[in-house]
Amino acid sequence: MITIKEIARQLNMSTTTVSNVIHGKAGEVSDDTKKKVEEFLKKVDYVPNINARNLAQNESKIIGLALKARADKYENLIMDPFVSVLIGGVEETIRNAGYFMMLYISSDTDEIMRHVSTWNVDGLILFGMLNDDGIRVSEKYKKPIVCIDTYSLEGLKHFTNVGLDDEQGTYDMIKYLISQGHKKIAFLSDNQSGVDLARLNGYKKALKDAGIKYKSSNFLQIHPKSDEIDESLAEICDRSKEFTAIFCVSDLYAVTLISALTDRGINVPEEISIVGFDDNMLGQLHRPALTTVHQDVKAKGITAADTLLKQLAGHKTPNQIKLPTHLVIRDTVRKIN
Amino acid sequence: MITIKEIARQLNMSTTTVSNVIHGKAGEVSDDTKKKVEEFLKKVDYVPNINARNLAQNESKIIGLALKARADKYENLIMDPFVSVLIGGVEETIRNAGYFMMLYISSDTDEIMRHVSTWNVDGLILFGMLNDDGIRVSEKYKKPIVCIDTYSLEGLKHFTNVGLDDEQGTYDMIKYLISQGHKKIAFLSDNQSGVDLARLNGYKKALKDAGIKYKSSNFLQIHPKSDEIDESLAEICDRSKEFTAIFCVSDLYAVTLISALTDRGINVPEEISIVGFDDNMLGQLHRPALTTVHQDVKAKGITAADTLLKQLAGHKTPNQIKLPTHLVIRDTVRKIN
DNA sequence: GGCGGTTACTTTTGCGCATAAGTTGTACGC
DNA sequence: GCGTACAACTTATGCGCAAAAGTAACCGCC
Repeated sequence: MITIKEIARQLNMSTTTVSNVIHGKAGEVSDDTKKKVEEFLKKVDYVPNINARNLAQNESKIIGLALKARADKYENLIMDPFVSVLIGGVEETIRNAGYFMMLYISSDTDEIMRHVSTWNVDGLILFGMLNDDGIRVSEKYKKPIVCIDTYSLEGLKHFTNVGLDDEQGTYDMIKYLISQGHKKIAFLSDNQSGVDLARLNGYKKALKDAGIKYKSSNFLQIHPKSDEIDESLAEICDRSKEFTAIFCVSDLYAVTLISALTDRGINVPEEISIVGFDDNMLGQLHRPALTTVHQDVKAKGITAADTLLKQLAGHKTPNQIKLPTHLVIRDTVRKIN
Repeated sequence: MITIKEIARQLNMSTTTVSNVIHGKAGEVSDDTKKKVEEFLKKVDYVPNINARNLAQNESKIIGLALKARADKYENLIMDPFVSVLIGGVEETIRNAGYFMMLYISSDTDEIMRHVSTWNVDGLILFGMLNDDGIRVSEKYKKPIVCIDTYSLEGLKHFTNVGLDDEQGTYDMIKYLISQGHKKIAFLSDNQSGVDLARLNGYKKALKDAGIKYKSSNFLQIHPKSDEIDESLAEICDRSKEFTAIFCVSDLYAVTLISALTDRGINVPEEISIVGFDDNMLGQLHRPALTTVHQDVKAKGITAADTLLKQLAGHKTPNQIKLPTHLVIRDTVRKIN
């Protein structure tokens, strides 16, 4: 790898002159010299040593993307197609802005922090973190942080959140189900916080607006860990006659549930309607095709990266960004009277 | 961030002494001093500045994972769940070995090379590359390269390949189909090179061993680009009566095909048997559940990373590693007479 | 009792870059 | 023709670290 020093030697000038050309410091280098250097740089395909540059500048040009892995049925979060699309969106945006991405997949925030300080990472995108994790990280790390789908009022004091209008998306879907004659609608999730809580609120609101009373027994708890999922699925299937429709917080859960129902001879949507949230491949390729709430995951990644880049450039950004959703009506909802 | 220099000043000793303790240079530091330094390091939570270290050492502790994005129906490769699992396996292995992972998603090998030389990346894992890309990269980049699923005799002169025994896996599946009474078996793929060629060879061999003649018209070409996929799917469905079974080179294609067939009122497996390759979520959650060839994608990522780490440590590794596969018999194959 | 060997350090150097500070040469005003 | 201003450079310094080279004290030994 050729260095500035070597280039300067060969061109018989000082390293500062070469450096000035590289950084386009106008008025400090004559046009003649500038041209000569630029041609030479191109000829030898000069690539700056980023370690040296970062050391001198005390920056890193690195943005960290930290994914908190969860041990569940699908081993960890990374297996959901959702995740890879998100990564793709972030990577593309960051790369186009001249930054580099480092990916950490870990449930250990201490480990992430060690990584981040080792590399002097300029900014951080957190995904899959619990609210507390985000706050913990932000206390140690004094640079911009953008979280994806990790919101709470407390968290927003510490970092920017990029998410969806989860409440509205769910509201729209429940309203649609009600318009199709459904009244006994269950809500299936694995927890009642963060994103899922927002969706639960949308669910409750839609019921309320339609004059249907919310019953806590209509919250169906799924346990995603591999040693528990079959049992929780069995319980839910056993209770399926209590409902005419089930809203699932993800397409993955929706399709998983439909499989479990199908295995028990319960037909979707004839005997029960099922809807999901995400609109990914899983539901698109399923037959009957899944009725779901669409979100643009790639846009989420891009928005998160963009927001972080803006912060790095010193611009103000809103501390809460909600991307829109829309309904995708397909074939897993039956109209009833 | 505290530096060695500052630590040395506070402890009233030289930076070399501190550095020696950090690197565990036995016999060069007295036990007393060692203890004193170690306690201080822990107290101030010292993290070395990796830019400085890399600059001094001319290494980077970075392993690059380059994914070649393909523009097709699902926008790009990254959307296949396959990819995120692979990334997960690589990341975990690398992290545990004290290395860091940088991810590039790009179809531009020049861009990747620029990135790699900027960061002085210690080793490279390539996935989704064509054989030529791998060779091109290896000509410029003089450090260890491991490719995943990119094999050919020419390529193996330049880099290590980690893949499957694709021929055997396909052979086993075709043999199974034949054992179920199938004779008119089609092979569906989007190309006839690399991995797909190996699978095609396994297909041909199994036919030959069973005394069935290979007909080139039984190679079903699918065009994955978004503006072509529906048309190619329609063609394939139209010809479906010519076959009793179709072997698809991926679960994604298998499930996509089943959806297309279902939409045309053609039932699987009653009217035609479909099998896939990969054994991912898509086929597992599908009903009827997909009969397929299982591969351990995470193991692939881990093996690729392990192999590269071994090479970085100066060990010899075989230049071709084939992971085993096994059949997963589920519900998309009908026994016929 | 001078010399080699060892222990436990310190001083110095350099990795490649950015930049502050210093040095020319020259045009211009008065 | 002298001071000033400015363009177009060069020299010197430091980022934080690793490691080569240097030093000083001490020990044993022929």
